Amino acid sequence: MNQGVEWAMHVLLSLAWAGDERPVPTAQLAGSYDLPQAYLHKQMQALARAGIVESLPGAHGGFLLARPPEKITLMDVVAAIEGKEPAFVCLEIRRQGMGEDAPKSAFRHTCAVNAAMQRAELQWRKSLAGQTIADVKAAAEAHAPSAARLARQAYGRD
Amino acid sequence: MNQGVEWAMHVLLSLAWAGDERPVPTAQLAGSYDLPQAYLHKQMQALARAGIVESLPGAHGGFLLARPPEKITLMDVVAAIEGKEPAFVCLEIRRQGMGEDAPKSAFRHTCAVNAAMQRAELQWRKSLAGQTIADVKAAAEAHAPSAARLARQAYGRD
DNA sequence: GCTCTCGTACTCGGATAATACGTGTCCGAGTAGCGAAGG
DNA sequence: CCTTCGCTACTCGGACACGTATTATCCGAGTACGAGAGC
Repeated sequence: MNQGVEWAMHVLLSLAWAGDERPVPTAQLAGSYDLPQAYLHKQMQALARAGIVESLPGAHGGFLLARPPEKITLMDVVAAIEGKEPAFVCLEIRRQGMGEDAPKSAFRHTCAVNAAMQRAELQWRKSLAGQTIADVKAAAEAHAPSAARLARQAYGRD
Repeated sequence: MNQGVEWAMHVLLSLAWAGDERPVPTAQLAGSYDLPQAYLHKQMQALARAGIVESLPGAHGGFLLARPPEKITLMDVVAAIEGKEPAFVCLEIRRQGMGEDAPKSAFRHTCAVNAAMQRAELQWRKSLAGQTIADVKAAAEAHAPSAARLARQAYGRD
């Protein structure tokens, strides 16, 4: 899994805490987590292309959530960073070899191996799609009530 | 996901069909699916190290299942090829930055981001652990009854 | 004093290198079967 | 004819290159604020 996924999650959490009063630039976000600013910026662009965050160019620009945290699922975030292609891709290797006398009818249905792997991956996707940034935010606040205040302080929201 | 996982699945299926009368060498397995023999051999070694297949060295040697297909879960196979480390690793980036005044008590619990991602990954693992090579074999035979016969023919089991 | 213009600083956007892991290949270690030689 | 020794062929095992994708970085495009000149 790409490192950027974790970064994106935390950044989106920070943006949720920061609110949409004014955008937060990449430099501040990177500073909050001691991340390489340039590379984080690349991930932010991916989130912007996916429509998860909105980018404001120019001075006093930055990023802010494009929609409320309740509408951003973890699946959206993973898809934005990692891409939408399934992790397991079946190259249908069963067709090759086995001699040429293998009847085509044997391959009408989906490869059973692929079906099993896709079944597992679907469970993963369902779990990710069932959790939103708002859920994670609520969980974080439940464990550490000071998190929201600290985040807002870090971005000068006082 | 590593390409080797798909190969391993199909190979294990083939080994299940071939039976444990005598081992199947890598060359035959690779020939069945038009795979690069040397690289497939590398994957077979990983399966052998994981205790999924047994390796018989020397002439007329090869590989055979170390235990019945019912006892081999897809999770075992994925773990053998990809490793047991979770796909999402939390580097605890939340600790950095945020100013030094962040109380340590805020970080006693697991990172909420990590918890959410692990929850999804657990669903994936549970699905994989709930399916065995025997299940996949049965599904393949249901769709293509000739598969078993073709496999046994390919390895000279007549 | 007010307005317009220009300049500067700041931030996003995409194009460009460095690195790590997955992919692919090779040669050495060990074993089983076969053939020949000896009894 | 039977036994034993040695040889050859075959297969696993691990160590060694290659390619691609992730990681990391830089420079250009565009915007907002502020200073200064003109009216």
